Order: sequence, then C-alpha cells, then structure tokens
Amino acid sequence: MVKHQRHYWLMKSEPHCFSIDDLAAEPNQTACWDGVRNYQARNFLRDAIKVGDGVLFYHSNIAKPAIVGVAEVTRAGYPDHTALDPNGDHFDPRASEDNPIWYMVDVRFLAKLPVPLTRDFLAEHPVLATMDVLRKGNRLSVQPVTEVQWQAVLQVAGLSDPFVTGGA
DNA sequence: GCCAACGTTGGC
DNA sequence: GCCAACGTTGGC
Repeated sequence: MVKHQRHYWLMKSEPHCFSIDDLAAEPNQTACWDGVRNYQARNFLRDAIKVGDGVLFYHSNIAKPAIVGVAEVTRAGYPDHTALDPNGDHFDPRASEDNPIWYMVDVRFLAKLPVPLTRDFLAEHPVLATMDVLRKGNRLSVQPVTEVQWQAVLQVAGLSDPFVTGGA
C-alpha cells in the first residue's frame, strides 16, 4: 500500500494583514489561504499541496522577516471564492464559478516557534541557508521546502516534529 | 522610502 | 512572439 509522501511548504504572509497569531485565533485554528494571485503559487495550491502537508509560516515585509510558526494543510486545493467577490480586495473579473482561475487551501495552526527564525539566522545555518525564501528577488508566496529543511527548522526551534508520533 | 527583481500587460 | 512599460513584492 502506497502512502502519500508528505510534502512541506513555506507560505508568506504580511503579519499586519494575517499573522501566525491570527491563525491561532481562528475557529479550529484553521483558515483558508486565500488571495494568492500568482500562477506559479496557484499551481502549487491547486495541484501539489495535499492534506497533511507541513507549512512553515513566514512573516514578510517587516523589519525582521522570519519563520514564525508551523501549520498543517487540512484541505487541498479548491476554488478561491474571493476572486468572485467584486467588493473584495482579491476580486478578479475573469474568474467565474466554471473557471475559478485561483485556488486556495486550508491550513491549521500547529505551533508558534519559541523564537522567530530571522533571515539573518537562516542565512547562517548550513541547511537553512539553502531555502528558496532567502534567494534575492524571490517573490513566490507559496514555495516548496525540503524535508531536511523542515526538520532543521524544528530542530533549531527546539520543537519535536509534529508529524512524528512516538516510536521510531 | 528606496529600489531591485519579478510578473503581467499590451502595442506592434 | 517580442519587448517596453508598468505594477507589485519585499528586503533593506
């Protein structure tokens, strides 16, 4: 029997818009990751991200951008209905029920890192220095993370891997 | 606030 | 299909 291979992702958010604390405060600590309007990120949301995948929550566009928490995917890609709302910030007149164009996933809060992992810190770490998010000019708001990077984040944060339950 | 990097748009 | 102009992202 073949089990789904868990994948890992980094998702950016501007904390004054939606922060890790906002996610933790949501009902069921779960929110839909809406408003992504970039095709490459859309493709990840629509095609690649699956229930159970791990998410590194990254705060962007602040003085000290950093990975601040971890979350998990609780619903795979489905149409982002905010594209259909003409009064919303994420309205896209080209989108329709039949052709949603944009997709989102649901993510649930797992943990806040005891200390945010800043870019400066990441850049000094032998494994984490390779993360896509550090690449100059990388604007992708949803990007893949390797399992090695995922485990390194948890290790340096002093957290146990939430997907490893006892044993092993 | 600056500006480099990038994605998108639209004229041709 | 090319590419210049433009808008946005996001670190600094």
